Amino acid sequence: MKKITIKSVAKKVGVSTAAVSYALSGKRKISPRMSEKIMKAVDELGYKPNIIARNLASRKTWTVGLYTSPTKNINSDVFFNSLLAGILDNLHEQRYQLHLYADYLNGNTEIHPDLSMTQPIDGALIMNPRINDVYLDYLIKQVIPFVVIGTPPNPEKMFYVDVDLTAASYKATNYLISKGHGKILFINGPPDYIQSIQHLRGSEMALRENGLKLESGDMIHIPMTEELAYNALKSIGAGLKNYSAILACHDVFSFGIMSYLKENNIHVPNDIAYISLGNSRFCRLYSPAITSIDMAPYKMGYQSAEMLIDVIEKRRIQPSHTIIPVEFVERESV
Amino acid sequence: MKKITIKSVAKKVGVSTAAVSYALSGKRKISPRMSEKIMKAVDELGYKPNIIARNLASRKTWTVGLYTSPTKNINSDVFFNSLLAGILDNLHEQRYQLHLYADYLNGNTEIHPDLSMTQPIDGALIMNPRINDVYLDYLIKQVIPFVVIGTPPNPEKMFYVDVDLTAASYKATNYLISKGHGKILFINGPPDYIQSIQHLRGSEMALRENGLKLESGDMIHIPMTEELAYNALKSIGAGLKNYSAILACHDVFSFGIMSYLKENNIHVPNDIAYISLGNSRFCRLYSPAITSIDMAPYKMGYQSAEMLIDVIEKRRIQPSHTIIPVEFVERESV
DNA sequence: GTGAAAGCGCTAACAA
DNA sequence: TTGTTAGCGCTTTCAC
Repeated sequence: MKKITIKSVAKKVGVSTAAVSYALSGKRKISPRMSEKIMKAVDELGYKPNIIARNLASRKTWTVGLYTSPTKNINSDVFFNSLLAGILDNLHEQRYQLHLYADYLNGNTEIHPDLSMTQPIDGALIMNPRINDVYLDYLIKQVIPFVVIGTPPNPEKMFYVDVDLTAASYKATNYLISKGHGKILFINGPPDYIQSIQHLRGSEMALRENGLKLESGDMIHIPMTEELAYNALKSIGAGLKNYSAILACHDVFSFGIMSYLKENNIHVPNDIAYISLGNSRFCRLYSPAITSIDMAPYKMGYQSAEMLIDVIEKRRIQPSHTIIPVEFVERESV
Repeated sequence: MKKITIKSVAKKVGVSTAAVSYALSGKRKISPRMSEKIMKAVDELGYKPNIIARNLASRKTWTVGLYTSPTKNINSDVFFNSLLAGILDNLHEQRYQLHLYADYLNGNTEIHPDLSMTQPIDGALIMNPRINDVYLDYLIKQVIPFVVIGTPPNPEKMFYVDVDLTAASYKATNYLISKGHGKILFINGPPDYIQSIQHLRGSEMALRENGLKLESGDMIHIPMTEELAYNALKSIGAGLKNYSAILACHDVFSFGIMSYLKENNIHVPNDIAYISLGNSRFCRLYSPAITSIDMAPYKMGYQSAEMLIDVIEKRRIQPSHTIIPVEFVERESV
């Protein structure tokens, strides 16, 4: 059984391969009569174009790469789901496809896939601002258009979309202050993360505007895991009594914090107030009174994909960015 | 600036393109002296092979496609995360890459991507047994190797990996019975899902062995969403008093159920026992006494990828499957 | 151990 | 409006 190529179709109809190609792509006017004959042959033979060959000849893959964090991390990160859903939805609308690249952990060191050996793509979406550097160099050198999800190290030079993290922590802090909380415990990410800095900035601003200030020990910087959030509270121990509210700067901390509070019978909001940046809805199983700020992961995904396709198709060079506003979620019904 | 191809390298060194190709792939013995010279030139020129051209010539893409459910569904499904992590980890070990295809919702109808127009792959992983049919036909016709994640409609003809769903509901039911629960409310998926049938079978078996039987109304079949689980309980209302335990056959139901219980101040395990198939750890924020069965999503992903690569590389024809045993999770620390 | 060259299957520039 | 054909960049057979 011979393979059915564009040639088979051309021969069967008695036209050139070009005619078939054009009939299929519509990139050139074809007489209706011929077009019809070609389509019929395509159907009868069950011809399917070879996408690789098409990619090679046209230098276009209709595929976008998503570079994400180590698999260990996406494992328990619901944020990732929504982000991915947003990306997929937009790409689908624009008739692009998605190729997924993840980093891997070898012991404690991250292994980044060798981009030059991966499937060719028309553009890339980069998820983790901190690890960017590895990919960024490559993408820039290879002149592959890309959009960073989150704020990159040198924002002025790049396309990126981010949620307004500074505003998020500003709002959250203000919210707590307005409820009468003067002493807030901040659980923040590692100090070398750009987002952590943004959170710090937002919170400090709100405090300052209210004549308060961040004392040493009020803001804890820890890696982004539940366990460490749990441990952090544990090591604060009785010192927690000094605080009337907790602000979790990242969703992943929530489960750890909640678990600690529950274990120690510390009630929200009676004993302590709690607010999280990121929609930790499951926390409401502990207390319905929990407020959070929706960090709009779906929108981030959707808009970053949109920006990327725009960059690709319009061949944009001039960096730009989108900052997505954040919103309160007072309480969410099922 | 001219593009650097294999020809550039060959010309620079003064050898044939074949020599460069072989030096890079190692598929043929090359004298060390020449190999060295070639590598040096590759380095100096910064030559990166064009993967599309390579794919075309070798008819191999080192890429696997994952066909998943509509984006709406992955949006809130943590199961998906672990599954994906497992797949990615295995593929990485085997030096394969992942291409992601999702279905889309247009109103209420699912839209499946036209596979013949998507990126070419060496094999496929299919996630949702119910929607399989659409893909299955195509994959079979195109002779693309694939592995189904979950139990397909006609298991004897396919490669698949699944967790032991029957055993899961059997064990869970038995567990409840052993705790003295004679009247159990089962929240199961739609009746036309293969998994739902397996759950039914497992539960019935356990009941029968204990001289009990499933009365009409004891097992509720609903689509896989939180909302509907919530609504289901709501419409049962006071009738819930007739049951001393709830068994959720799928993780997604948990949040809905928990929310209902909390809102109505029904306590676990004092008022009612609860067990879920799928590790709904956040439920423990409502009650630490909640037991669940780990449905091993990571393993499923990992093993399905493993099987697929095996099928691809060994060109297996004879269908086979792997059933992953399930385990209890009595309580999970943070 | 090495080179020449014929593909891989399609696109698109050029010619008619 | 249609056909011819030279690429796209690499792999691999065949000949030396």
